[in-house]
Amino acid sequence: MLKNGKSVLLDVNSRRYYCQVELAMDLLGGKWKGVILWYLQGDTLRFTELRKRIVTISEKMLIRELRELEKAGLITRKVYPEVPPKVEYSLSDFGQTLAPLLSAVSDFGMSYALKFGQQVEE
Amino acid sequence: MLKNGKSVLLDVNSRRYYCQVELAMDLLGGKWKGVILWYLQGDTLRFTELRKRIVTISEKMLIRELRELEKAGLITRKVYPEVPPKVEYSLSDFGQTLAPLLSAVSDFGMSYALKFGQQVEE
DNA sequence: GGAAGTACTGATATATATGTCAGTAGCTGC
DNA sequence: GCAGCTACTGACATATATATCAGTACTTCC
Repeated sequence: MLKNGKSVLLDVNSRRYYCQVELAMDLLGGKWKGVILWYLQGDTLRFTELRKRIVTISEKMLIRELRELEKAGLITRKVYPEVPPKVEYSLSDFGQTLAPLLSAVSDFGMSYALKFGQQVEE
Repeated sequence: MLKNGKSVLLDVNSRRYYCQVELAMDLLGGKWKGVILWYLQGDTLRFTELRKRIVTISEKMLIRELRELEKAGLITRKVYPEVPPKVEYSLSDFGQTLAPLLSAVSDFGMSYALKFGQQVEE
């Protein structure tokens, strides 16, 4: 809410949000988007490389999430005209501005795990 | 992945995560948790006050999310033995450590809206 | 005695997210 | 000519998240 008691509305891609946090969580939420962005930080990765790093994701979901992140302007997809196919994913310039967010998320996850969880190596 | 090629597993509340970002997003994800935490930053709010601020949330969801955030140790619930009931919600000490995360999320949402959206006042 | 206020609960419905499985194109190497 | 590689696609099933609606307890105030 603003000082005058009115609410700020954000219209983005035909969706309406009442708060910038709502918008951000809609873009980054879900089970995998954060993880994908995290692995793409500072790295350019091929589809298969991403799949190997994100152990438990299904190919189906990985593709879908990559498409959505691309549509949102956060990542870039580069196709090489080769056989077998080669496609590289990386953060877009705008996606790079996620750096502080991603490291805050990572820090939080880590300190939560240290506080409440057990850590196991396999 | 660690340097030795092994993956770090996190066991938290009987759930297994392969990455701290995955854990964090599981705790904070969904449509409302981020917004709730955002409004509780620096404020202690009653149930009804929260509901008024988060215009479009249903009571059902607000209660459920508050319960989960409490269970996760991120917020504190204080009940006053009065009639009509009075219950106050605020960030726990640990929840306060979300400050940098929340402001990064808010900043990102704002800059995304400025870049791709229209802003409307109602 | 009846309405109003607060913080809920529960049943049920719907929507969205995620998973599983099978299959494909085009080239390479055997 | 057949398997293998890569980055996918589509049909379908299931799980989870979210919404809608009705109702409740206890007190105060009129």
